[in-house]
Amino acid sequence: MMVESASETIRSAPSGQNGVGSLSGQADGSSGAGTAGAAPAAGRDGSGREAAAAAAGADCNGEMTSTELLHFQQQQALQVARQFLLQQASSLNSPGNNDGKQAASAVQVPVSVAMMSQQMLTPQQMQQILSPPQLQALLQQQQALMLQQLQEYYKKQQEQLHLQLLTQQQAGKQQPKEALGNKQLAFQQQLLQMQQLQQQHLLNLQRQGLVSLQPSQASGPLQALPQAAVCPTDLPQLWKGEGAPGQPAEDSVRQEGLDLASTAATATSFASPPKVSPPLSHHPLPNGQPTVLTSRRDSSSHEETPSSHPLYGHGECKWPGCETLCEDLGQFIKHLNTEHALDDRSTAQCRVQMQVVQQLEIQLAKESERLQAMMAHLHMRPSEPKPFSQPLNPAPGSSSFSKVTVSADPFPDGLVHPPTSAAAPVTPLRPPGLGSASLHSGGPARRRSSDKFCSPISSELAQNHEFYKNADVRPPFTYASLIRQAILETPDRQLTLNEIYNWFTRMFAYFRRNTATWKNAVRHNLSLHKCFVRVENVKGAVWTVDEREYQKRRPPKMTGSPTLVKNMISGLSYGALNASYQAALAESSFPLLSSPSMLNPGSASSLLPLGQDDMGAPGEPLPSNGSSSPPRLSPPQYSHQVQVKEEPAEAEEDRRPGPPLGAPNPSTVGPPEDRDLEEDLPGEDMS
DNA sequence: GAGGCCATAAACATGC
DNA sequence: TGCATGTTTATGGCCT
Repeated sequence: MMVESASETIRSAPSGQNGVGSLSGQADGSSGAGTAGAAPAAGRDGSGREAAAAAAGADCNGEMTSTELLHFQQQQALQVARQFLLQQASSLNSPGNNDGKQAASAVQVPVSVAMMSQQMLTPQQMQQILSPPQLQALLQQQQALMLQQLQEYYKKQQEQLHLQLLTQQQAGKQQPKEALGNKQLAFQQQLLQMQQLQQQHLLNLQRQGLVSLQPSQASGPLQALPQAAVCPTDLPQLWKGEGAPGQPAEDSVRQEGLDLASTAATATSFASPPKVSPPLSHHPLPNGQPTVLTSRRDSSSHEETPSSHPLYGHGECKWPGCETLCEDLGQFIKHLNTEHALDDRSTAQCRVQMQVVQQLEIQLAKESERLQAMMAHLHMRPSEPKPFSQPLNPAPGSSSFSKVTVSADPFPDGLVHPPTSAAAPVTPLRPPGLGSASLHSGGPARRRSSDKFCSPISSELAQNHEFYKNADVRPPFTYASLIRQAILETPDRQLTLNEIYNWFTRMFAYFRRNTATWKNAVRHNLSLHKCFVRVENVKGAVWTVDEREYQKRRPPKMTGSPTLVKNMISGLSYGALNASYQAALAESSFPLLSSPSMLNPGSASSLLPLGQDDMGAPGEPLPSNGSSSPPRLSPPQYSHQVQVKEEPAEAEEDRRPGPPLGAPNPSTVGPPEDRDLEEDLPGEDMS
């Protein structure tokens, strides 16, 4: 048989080597599709046979790459597994065997013997032949041996690398440090790749049904692991023990590898709870957290930070779904070690968290891409230094926004660092000035300041419509502003309560939950504010906006004081308004602020319409947003909003402009966009 | 500290 | 009766 020759090569090569490779059973589905004699395609990039052969040869001179090694290991493992199963199959044919005996022999099968045999079975055949306990035992055996061998390989690689480093250093440091760092990075990447492949192989076993684990659970987070785990800032820590030969770095590396392996190992044992494989016993971490992310952190510092822990905050355990109260860090550590030790449950939770992180990363990538497109469309320079994220940390003086800006670090645990380059700003996840307090916050999230002075609701909605629509974040506007916006977006400036509800839920993902709360608030606002007028209409009671009252309820307080101006700027920035918008505002609004007609409360009130058709809207005479500089709309439009209570005005519809120019999403942003751009700033925000 | 604005909660009334 | 709608009151937080 063709495979035999290759198998011979494979068999003979590794056994005498450093013990690497033999039991990492590659049971990939693709390879499983082949017959017993077909060499499995080990790994992703290359023929398993060739890789194994190459690895076998390369390993002799210490030049084997991690990928090759993995291929080789997988090849070996599959051989062993097949051979073992062949033996099992033959023993099954003998009449005296029973299951218990098979299981016992499965556990007892010597790897060395198995390695010397030919592989003849596919994983499917294995599954058919063996009972679950046998498979479990086989897997555990494979994993245990694999872990040991991997550990040795890590050690060897580490020693080699250190030797190289020392050699290079002694050579007069001819190579710049960057080169060393690159080597380290490369090696780290190799290790991670190995871990990934290792996980992949284990998961492939799972995927084939050898053990019970959802493929979706298995594949997603683990594939993302290296990306998530490789934090450039963390890499040096892995190697900072360079002077002390290998110990910290090696430990770190080994821990990582073992962590991953142990994670997979325990994950594979979900179906039955056998004891974990021996290598896990010397897991140095206090809490046994299975993630690479945390384990590296822990291993680098080796002790919990005396004052904080990423899983500890506000006196409670931040482990997902735990929230156990801990008085101090010590108690928390105890709790962590007892309740969240390395076990199946913690591993599963960790996997879920991995998946969460991965989803967030995917979402971040998408949103970043969208932002780039938006910025490109708006002729903004993508490379300019994050116009949104910076304002998230307002100046200490901007007290008005200190509450809502909150932390600018969306990843307080520091475990996952999304790209923060200009190509991928983090702001799309929290655009319109939504601090973390606003995110998923059930409590009050007062956005009065931004609503009042800064952000024109319509323009911001236009800019961030998609975000609000999809992200479960509280819009930075008051209920009154939102209700008004909803009403003004309609052709006839009137909405039923239910339609207002629908607008809220349609426009904001946030309002798709806690409906009782916000609906009550909507009704409360409708009733409370005189600016909302209930009108009995043909289709029942509808609500309209009395712009005059709406403007009246905001007494002009803008005195042009530096504080207010500063707040306004902060709010605009904070409101995720882009640089161009801020610039436009600086051009348009500041002159207004300095304008006596705007700064004087009395004169400001004079701008308000008096309820007559010929009266302009409050902000109408004023240029609002310099950037958009919308075409001036005729004043009667505003007065009509008040009159609409009596007659819904067909003429209004006729005059209604088309899709707003500045609205990225004309389908959802209503026609009054342009007008609101005018009226919001001078009226709502600056009155 | 007072007053205003706002969010939230709740009680109550009314109509379908 | 249950629900939707509408009104009113109370409370607390935040800001000026």
